Amino acid sequence: MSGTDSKRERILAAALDIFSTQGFANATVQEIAGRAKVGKGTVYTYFPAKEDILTYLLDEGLAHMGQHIGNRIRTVKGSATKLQAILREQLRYFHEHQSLCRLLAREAWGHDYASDSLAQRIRSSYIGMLQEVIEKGIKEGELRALDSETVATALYGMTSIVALYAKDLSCEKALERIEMTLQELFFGGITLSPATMQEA
Amino acid sequence: MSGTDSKRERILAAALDIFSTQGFANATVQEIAGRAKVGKGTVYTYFPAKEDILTYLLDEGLAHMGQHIGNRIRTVKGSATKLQAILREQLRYFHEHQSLCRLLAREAWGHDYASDSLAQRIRSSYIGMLQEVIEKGIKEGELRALDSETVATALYGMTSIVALYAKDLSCEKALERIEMTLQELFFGGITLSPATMQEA
Amino acid sequence: MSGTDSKRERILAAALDIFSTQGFANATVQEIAGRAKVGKGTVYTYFPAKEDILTYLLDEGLAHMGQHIGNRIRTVKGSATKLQAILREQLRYFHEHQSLCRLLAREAWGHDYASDSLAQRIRSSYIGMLQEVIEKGIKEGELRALDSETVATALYGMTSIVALYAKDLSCEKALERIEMTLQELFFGGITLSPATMQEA
Amino acid sequence: MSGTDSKRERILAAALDIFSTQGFANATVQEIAGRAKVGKGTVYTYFPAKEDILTYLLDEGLAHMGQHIGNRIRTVKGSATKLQAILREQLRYFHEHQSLCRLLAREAWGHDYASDSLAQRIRSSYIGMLQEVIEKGIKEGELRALDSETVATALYGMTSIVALYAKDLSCEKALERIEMTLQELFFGGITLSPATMQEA
DNA sequence: CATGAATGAGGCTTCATTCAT
DNA sequence: AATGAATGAAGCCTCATTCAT
Repeated sequence: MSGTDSKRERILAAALDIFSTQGFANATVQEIAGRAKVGKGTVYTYFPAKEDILTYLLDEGLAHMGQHIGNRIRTVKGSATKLQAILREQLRYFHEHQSLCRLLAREAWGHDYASDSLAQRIRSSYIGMLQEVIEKGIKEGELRALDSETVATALYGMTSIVALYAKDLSCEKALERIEMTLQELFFGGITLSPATMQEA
Repeated sequence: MSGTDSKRERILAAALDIFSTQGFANATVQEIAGRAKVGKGTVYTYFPAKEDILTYLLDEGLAHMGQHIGNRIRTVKGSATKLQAILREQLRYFHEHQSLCRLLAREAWGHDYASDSLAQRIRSSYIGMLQEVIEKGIKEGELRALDSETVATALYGMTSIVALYAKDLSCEKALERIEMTLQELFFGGITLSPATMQEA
Repeated sequence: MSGTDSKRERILAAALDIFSTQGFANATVQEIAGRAKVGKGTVYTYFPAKEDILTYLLDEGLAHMGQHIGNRIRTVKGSATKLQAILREQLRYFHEHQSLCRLLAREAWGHDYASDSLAQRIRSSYIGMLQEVIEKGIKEGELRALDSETVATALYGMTSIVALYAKDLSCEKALERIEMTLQELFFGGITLSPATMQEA
Repeated sequence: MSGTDSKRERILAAALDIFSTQGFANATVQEIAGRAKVGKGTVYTYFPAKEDILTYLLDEGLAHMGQHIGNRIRTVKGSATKLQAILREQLRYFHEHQSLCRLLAREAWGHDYASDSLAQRIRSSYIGMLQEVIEKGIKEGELRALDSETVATALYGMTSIVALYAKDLSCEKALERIEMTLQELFFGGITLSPATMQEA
């Protein structure tokens, strides 16, 4: 689990670190190479251009996130329960991968003219999945008949922004509390429903 | 509000346009000056540096948004109703000021090393306000006792991301439908509560 | 005649010097700027790219040479006499513009893939002119009926290579002697004529 | 002439191809190795540096050309006839070795500061030979008493430039016609000598 | 005030060369 | 002997900023 620490991996890790903190445009290849402990030229042995590192990180990150969360919820039955699991896993994932989360937030909106492609891809590849779960839940009568696309986007926005802002409260306790709050909010709403309220 | 519509305003408008579409780092002062129909040197008559235009836009934008929404909800009574108004106004504001919204999303996360300041400022100046309203609502028994900071952040995240992703669905109809969905979700939750639920 | 020593002219002069001695590829923009006494960036105010300086020099040089020689021979009557004048002027021109001559010799053969364009242009714009004069001379019975294109090219090759190799013998005397030799050779041939001469 | 056709020869052939079409400076060792079907490192087993390949090619080429032409004219008697043979063989050689011809044209004029050496070497090793033949011819009364150095250089310039420009007319027919033209021109001159002249 | 020509620091990228295998 | 991964020096070009007009 540590032998694959090849140069390529080191470059990617370094780039992720730097891109996510300083932004793609402010990062220099020199710095990436330095942190990865390789020569500047070596970066170009593995990636044709600086931009390609970013593209790779975003693609890979998105795919990894999708797979990771997908795996975690595969066995969960019931749409509501599944959504619950998704919210939890997504929040955790973003929390554990702050860098990716920051990268997605920062660079999603077109770093190269006409490349809203990333936003598009997030929508299609990830939000699309959420939407399906929600629609299934609605059809099966487990969830309210709200516009699924909007709800899915809202869920994504909620968790990502909260995860980003929660970076200060990085102790585990806080995360659990935050998750509970979001679950309550997302499933039950903020209103104090006169009678009862639904469970987590 | 009188005659200062000239150069300074034009520069700011041009910069907002360009920063929000291409990102701060990819924008050139040349291009800003060009779109503002002023000479490149003139930009420096009004702003000490390129970065200061961004700073000003973010500060101003944040303040304007706060004031705008503040004005709209001042007369609204009741915490829940107030929150409802906030959600509506926020969504509309972001929708009408896509550029600012994109700018906040893009540049919030530290465009210069020490400046998580922006995220901080958003939190303190805007999310703080939301938080207060929510806490008041909880105290007054109108809202559920959830962690107010998390809820406020979630509300902010929800609306901003939805507004950003909704740029395609830019017809008014869509916006109303989206707002309704978010209201339902935020106040009532996604779960199909057996009992009741409130309308927008 | 000295006031037009603008930055642009200085850059061109510097580039011509350097390109012709070191070759285009070995020249650095830094060095050009240095010799032109301008900042490195200034070069790019006047030319979009290093390559464009070369292109401009070659185009301009070719045009200038054509005009210069054209002017000198305009009033000369008779094809043979005209050719004589051309040979003289061309040799002198190359001798006085060694740099351009070297540039033409060095960079004519495709410095950018597929751009035999320069060789083509030399052929069409300059050698073409020679060819016409020769053909006219043949038609009028002043010159022998040889293949005009080959003769024109040979004339061009003769003068340019001799001018290049003659750079050591740069005293005026030598040049006159060289010219005379070429005139004799080109018009009369190397064979000791009246009496005998051999067949091909 | 036996088994050494392998790597070293392949590298030289590849380099000649590439240098002559793209120029020395634009060629990469990578590309040379690729075309020679050897590893990049292997090139350095045979040559200390990229530049040395060029040097070798030029030296070798010059020597080979000298020998080749030398062989062909060894048995020819009479200075004029010998010169005739030289012109023919030189033209043919350049035509068949376009690559070398281009290389000589491109890189002769100082690819490295102190190396007018190549031009010098061409002059001494090759043009020198022509000069001797011419001088002998003059002494023996077969040729006109023109400046032999200039004539030799002119002959060299004539044939090389014509050969280069003739690359389009690469059919054998054309070559013969070109050769004949040059022979007529060089030996008889362009002037229509009132008395006699030879036919095509 | 307004302007844009001038500048040079700084970034991305290429590529000759080395060296461990 | 043969290889190609690794490297960093070096070059082209961009662009924020200045300043003389």
